[in-house]
Amino acid sequence: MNPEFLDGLNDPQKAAVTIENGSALVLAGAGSGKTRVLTTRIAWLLSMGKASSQEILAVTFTNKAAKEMLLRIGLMLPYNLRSMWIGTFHGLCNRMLRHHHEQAALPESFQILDTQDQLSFVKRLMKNLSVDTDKFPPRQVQKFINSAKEEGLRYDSVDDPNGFNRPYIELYEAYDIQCQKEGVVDFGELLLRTLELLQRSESIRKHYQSRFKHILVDEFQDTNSLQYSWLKLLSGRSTGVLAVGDDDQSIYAFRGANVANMQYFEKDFKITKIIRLEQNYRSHGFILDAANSLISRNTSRLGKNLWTDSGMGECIRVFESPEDVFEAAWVVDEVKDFINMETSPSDIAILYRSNAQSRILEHELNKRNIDYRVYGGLRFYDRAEIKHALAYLRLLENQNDDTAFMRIVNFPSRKIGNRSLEQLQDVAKTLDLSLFDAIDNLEGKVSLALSKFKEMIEDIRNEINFSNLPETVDLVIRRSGLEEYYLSEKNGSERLENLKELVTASSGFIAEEKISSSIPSNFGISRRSSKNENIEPNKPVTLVDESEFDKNLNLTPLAKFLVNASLESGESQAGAGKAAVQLMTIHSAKGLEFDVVFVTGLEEGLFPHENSLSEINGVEEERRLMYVAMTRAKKRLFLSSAQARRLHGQVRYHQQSRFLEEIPKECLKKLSMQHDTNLNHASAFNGRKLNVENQTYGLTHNELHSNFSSNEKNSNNLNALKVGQYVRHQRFGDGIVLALQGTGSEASVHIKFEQNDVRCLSLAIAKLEKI
DNA sequence: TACCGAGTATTTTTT
DNA sequence: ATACTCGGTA
Repeated sequence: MNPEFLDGLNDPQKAAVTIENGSALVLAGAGSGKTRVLTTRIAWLLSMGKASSQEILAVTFTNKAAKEMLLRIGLMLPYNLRSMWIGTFHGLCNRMLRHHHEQAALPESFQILDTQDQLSFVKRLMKNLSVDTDKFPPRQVQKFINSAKEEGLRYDSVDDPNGFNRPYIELYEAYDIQCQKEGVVDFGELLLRTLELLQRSESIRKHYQSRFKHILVDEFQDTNSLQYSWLKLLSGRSTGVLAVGDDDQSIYAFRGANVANMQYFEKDFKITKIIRLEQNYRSHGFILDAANSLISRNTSRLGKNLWTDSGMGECIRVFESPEDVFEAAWVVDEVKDFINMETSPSDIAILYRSNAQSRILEHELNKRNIDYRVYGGLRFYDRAEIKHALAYLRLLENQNDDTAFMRIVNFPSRKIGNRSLEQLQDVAKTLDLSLFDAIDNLEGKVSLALSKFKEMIEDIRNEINFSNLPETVDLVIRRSGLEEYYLSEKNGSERLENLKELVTASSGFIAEEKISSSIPSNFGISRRSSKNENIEPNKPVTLVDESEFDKNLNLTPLAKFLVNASLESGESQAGAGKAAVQLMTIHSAKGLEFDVVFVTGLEEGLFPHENSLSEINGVEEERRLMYVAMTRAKKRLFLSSAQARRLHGQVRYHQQSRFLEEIPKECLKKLSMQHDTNLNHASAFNGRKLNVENQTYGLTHNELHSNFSSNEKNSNNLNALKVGQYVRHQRFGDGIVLALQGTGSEASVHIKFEQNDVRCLSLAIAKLEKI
């Protein structure tokens, strides 16, 4: 008897859901029902009695994906799913390490360094060791450490054939020692430490291997070598691993993701037949054709071709704007049209390559009173004031946390300057103490301000003995001086609001904890936990019912809250739930779908990003990113670019992205600004009539605007020139315009000539001919 | 010794 | 635009 949720699945989907034994690799194209396959398989396993909820491990990359999975399984089955191990790689490793913290040589309440913390950690370490930060930029060191960990390498196993890495390796060693002293771990350490734990302890390994009968991996193409080894180690003889992925959507190579894992998986897990999901249920024909055609330019692919039976739909609209502000105006104008035509704002997404691009779009949306929601960017827990408050809390929880100490020792200002802190660091280093503990060993008057600080922290610690978590958070905000500080700051009110929000978040956290730990662990149909309990009667590791998992930890609510804050860096932002236009980077759009999608900033240098041009296979990864962007769209897709864009406070000029060339013309409909303005978009440009031929570039913002309203200025040949225009120079030959700058007699133009050199020529002098 | 202002470098994407 | 460093001043 197959449960009804198999109905409506196509054949390959059904095959993936009902694999009986062994492992499988599912090559799931964009929009081919990947999540549905994963969740239906879990529901199928449970309801058919093939596995109990405790025998299933499902791993994703983002908290969002994990939550989505839980939600969808919850819709199919009325069980308590909390006991199931569904989570991110980092979340699950965190869970294991807490559980086996002794064997992993970690304090029970170890805290997690995020990327920012890690960088300041590295800086502090290097200063302590007097390493020249000009020769070895902290960022490089951080990257070195992280990539080593991503490959599963400790400092003593990093390859160093020519001795070039020696200083980095030494720093890596010192870094790990210091982390251990302070009782903190970074993201990579979570995974590496868990892997080593599994490698080292046969009993723990065997325990998990026999426990997890089914492992399901989402976005398998994004796994790095460390995660792959972890999966291999976790799966025992009788474990079936279902890996679902799409090599065309591999967009995280920059952080160590290794698509080759798909090939390794085929071999290591003895996959006889790859299941291909090629029917796309998401996008209309034009969108799919365009995406297929684009991605076919990539050389290394496992190969598949998506098809749909939902009709061709509308052409993709392409809009080239002279300036970023007009691009934004055009996008928002179109958005407004859709909203007027009763498209829900939440079905509309505006995507961009990098977070910095969101600002201008937000501005325009604000101006036109359209609700929107920005994902990513500065997350709640990344805000400075929140990090400050959390640092106080972290120091209270663990006084060895030097990162937290340094962050707040003089914030708000307590007249503790660099000199005092250097002395403190010296003492701490000599006596091998944490900074906090070293305060008592300081001599002379320098120690006064520091002693007072220490006293304050200890006072707070005494006080919070009698308060619950929200009270603690509130108390810290007041007693630390943060409240006072932000009250007196000009822009402090918003920050104060955020701090209040943190108190609210903490009480929400407590409430959630209470609810989930009060649910009895009863899984109805196929509970088979008794079987597990006998696996290793003589071994110290015993299976703990997951609903009891948290109870078995001695973590204070504060410690739990802090872990939660660093692991889920504030996915839930204010304004959720409301119908709002969705703004996000393409990376964070992966896995999502929308009726209407705008991909903005399609410019060479921006997308593909200039940094990618010098990386091996960089452009291919960018192309996959474009593929991901395009395949988010169900019904309508819009692509836009701007010739001039303000970036890092400067105006930069770009040509259109090569990706636009790589889409078949038949799928596209190109719009020009003039065309649009004259039709129905005049409003976006404040009623100004724009004539594309008369535009001038390279002017300052204000000049540009004044020129738009009155186009009589600039009668020189700057008028006729445009970025990307081919020109001929008597002496230098043919070239292409890269940028224009200045006005009047000051006007100059950057041209790249055929001999490959770029020259800056004065327009008043140089005779240029358009070709 | 601390603070303030000027000058300089910096930015892809995320757990 | 923003974060961070450096040097001069209080």
